[in-house]
Amino acid sequence: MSARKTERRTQQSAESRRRILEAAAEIAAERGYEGTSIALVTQRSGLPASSLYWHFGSKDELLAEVIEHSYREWAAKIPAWEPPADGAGDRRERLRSILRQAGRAMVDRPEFMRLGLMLMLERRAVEPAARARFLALRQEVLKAMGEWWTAALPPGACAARPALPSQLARLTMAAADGLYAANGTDVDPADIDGLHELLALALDGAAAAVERQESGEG
Amino acid sequence: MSARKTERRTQQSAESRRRILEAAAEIAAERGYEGTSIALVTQRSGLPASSLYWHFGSKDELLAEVIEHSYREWAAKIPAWEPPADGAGDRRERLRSILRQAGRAMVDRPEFMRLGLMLMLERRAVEPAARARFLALRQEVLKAMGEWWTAALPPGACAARPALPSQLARLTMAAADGLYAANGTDVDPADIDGLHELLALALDGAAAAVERQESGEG
DNA sequence: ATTATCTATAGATCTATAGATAATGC
DNA sequence: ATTATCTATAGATCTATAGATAATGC
Repeated sequence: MSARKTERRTQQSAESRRRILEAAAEIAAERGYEGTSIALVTQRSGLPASSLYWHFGSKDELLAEVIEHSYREWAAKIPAWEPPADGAGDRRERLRSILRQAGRAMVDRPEFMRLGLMLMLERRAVEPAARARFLALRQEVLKAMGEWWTAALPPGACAARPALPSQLARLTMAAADGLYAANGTDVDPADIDGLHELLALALDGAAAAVERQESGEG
Repeated sequence: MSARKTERRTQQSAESRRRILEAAAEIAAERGYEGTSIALVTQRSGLPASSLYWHFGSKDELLAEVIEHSYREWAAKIPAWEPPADGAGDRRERLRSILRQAGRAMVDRPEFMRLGLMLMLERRAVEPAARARFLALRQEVLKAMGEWWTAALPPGACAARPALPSQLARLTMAAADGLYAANGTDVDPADIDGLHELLALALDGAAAAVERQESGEG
């Protein structure tokens, strides 16, 4: 009984924390870092400002947690950028397949991306914690994508041009970011899948062209 | 003498306007829409808030003018997305050449892009004028890029797949946006040129792959 | 009379905290 | 004693404007 009550209170506290995070995430995606006022978060979460400060200490730390929490939720449900098992079918077909999957994950439009990209574009003299957190997470993703490209490319191409996997990873991510930003403004959401298909074709074409260059020269 | 004084006063006024625009552009690129406070603009421009309101009427209108003015300055000095003259060399070589140029223009990092992309990512219930202005300018650019792709692709490919030029334009722009955002954070500015080269290779590869598909099916 | 700037401030909103209160642990 | 919430507010900062002043036009 005491244990159950403790549990209930712990749950209650965790639930409050979650509600604040969720409200803040929504508002930040709509209005950006500075536009996310404490007053708006208290209104949408139903909890007073003092609870917010009790749980998170500051607005900056709250938004850093928004990024982290939203990223972890998203990362848990997408296919990892794991190097494909050797010999499991045609390389180019596997490449397009995983790029298509990655594209689909982007179409989920995780809300941390919206705030994260806005912060990434900023150039403040003192960097908000939320921005640093977002950039650190991107580094993780870029690293995984780079390793994936290293495994996906034929060994010759990488030996001749060691920077290639990292370049392809950065280009993949840049295009995905750009499509995310354009989704719903320049670009009809219904067209996003097709554009990711085209992106897969493009990256595959770039990899093939570099391979041809290298084998031609080597 | 009277004419000269008038001219001087007119110049003085235009100069004040320009100083406010420039200060606001700098601050907006650093801190975003909401982070651009009137107080910061008056400090950096040296002109009082009332001058700012006299010239621009509101903060929103000021930032819309920042976008417009900065875009016009940038657009004036980059190569236009004009359809290439027929028969002027190898199609793929021309394609890479113009993409390289476009990439170089992006490397100039026009500051309106920074604020514009931040605003594009926002999802406010009431859209700021600055955002609408930015999206309208992008439409112009996208249209020009689409026409350019229509001219650059062989007629057969477009006939078989009419959406292709527009898709390639959107993908080109998305990748350029993503590289702009990554420049200086994930991506060393020294590497940006190489990534634009790789992007040109990729887009060319995608166009070629679609051509092969269409001619194979048609 | 018109244009552009100045000083000063209204009134709203911002982040953050103080201190009381309630629920549970020991 | 600890954890989490409540109400209330301090003090800074925000956008915008009122009304005086200066420079020039007519």
